[in-house]
Amino acid sequence: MSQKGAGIDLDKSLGYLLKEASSALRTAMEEVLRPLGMSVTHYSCLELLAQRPGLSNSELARGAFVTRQTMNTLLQTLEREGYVTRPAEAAVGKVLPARLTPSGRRSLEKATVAVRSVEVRMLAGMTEAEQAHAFRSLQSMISSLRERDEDAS
Amino acid sequence: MSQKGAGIDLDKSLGYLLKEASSALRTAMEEVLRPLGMSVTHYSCLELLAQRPGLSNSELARGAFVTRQTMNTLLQTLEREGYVTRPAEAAVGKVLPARLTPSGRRSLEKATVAVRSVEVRMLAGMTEAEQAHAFRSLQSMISSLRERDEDAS
DNA sequence: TGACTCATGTCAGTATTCTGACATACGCTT
DNA sequence: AAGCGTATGTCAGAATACTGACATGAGTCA
Repeated sequence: MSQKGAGIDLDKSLGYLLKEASSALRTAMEEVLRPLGMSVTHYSCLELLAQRPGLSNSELARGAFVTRQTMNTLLQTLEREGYVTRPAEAAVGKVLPARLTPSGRRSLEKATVAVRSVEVRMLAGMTEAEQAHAFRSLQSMISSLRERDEDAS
Repeated sequence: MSQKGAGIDLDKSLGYLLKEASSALRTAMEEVLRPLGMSVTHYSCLELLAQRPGLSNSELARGAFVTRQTMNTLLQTLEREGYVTRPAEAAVGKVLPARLTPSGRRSLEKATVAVRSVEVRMLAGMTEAEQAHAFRSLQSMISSLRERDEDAS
């Protein structure tokens, strides 16, 4: 197990563990969403729209951590299937605010319950204080990672 | 940038924050690896092999959180490019233990330095104790998420 | 021994996401 | 008014990862 010299010790790397946790969460979400015929990105888009009605394609993309092209493709599908509506043309600029249809809202309800159960399971065994601590740690990591990105651009 | 109206769980969801952190980490890694002509999966495979020489295709896949088919394709590329070697046939069973070539080891060195700098940046602003705490929290989440998966199978 | 289960390596096809490119629209500066 | 930089929506093609399927080898159990 222990290796000669250099390298990042994966067993002790917070970065690796972060990826592992994220992967486990995604897998668990996929499992509960599959019976509902919904993918994680699919769900993310709907949940975002439920909480922030009128979000544009680009804003949804940022919220779901995909490119705006990917989100656009997804939105077109969701629109065709009747879960989401967008005005035919922009009232101002090019921005097309998207909204859930009643059908979309209904479809989301079951998914939200399923996803919430996953999150509850994930946090089982952690106290409120531990959760709060983890929350702050993750926020710290995110802002530290982003600091330099913004300089670079 | 902050939300305008309706009550929002996303801003308080550890699951969402986990995804956000993981996404930020991946983006940061892609940025430093791109100049080296290396993708994150690419790097993960090499780093895994450096630390655990002789890992099989399937084991590498699990360690990099991709399917074994995906890892197989990657390994074939890395083999063709001379970074990795595998025996033509298995000594026992079907398992083909993979190893880094000197060229692969050399290529990995720069990448490791780059990735380490990202991890250091990510952890800047956190004390040792906080890092240890975060480590345990992530481990807890992972094991909680996996518990049920194993039952299901 | 033979049947069964499980894990592996790999080929093929599908799906998903990304990068590149373009036209447009807004805001700011000159 | 005109130019410039930035952001958006969208089309098209490329890259990447996935699911399905198959043959093979090891281990288990009767």
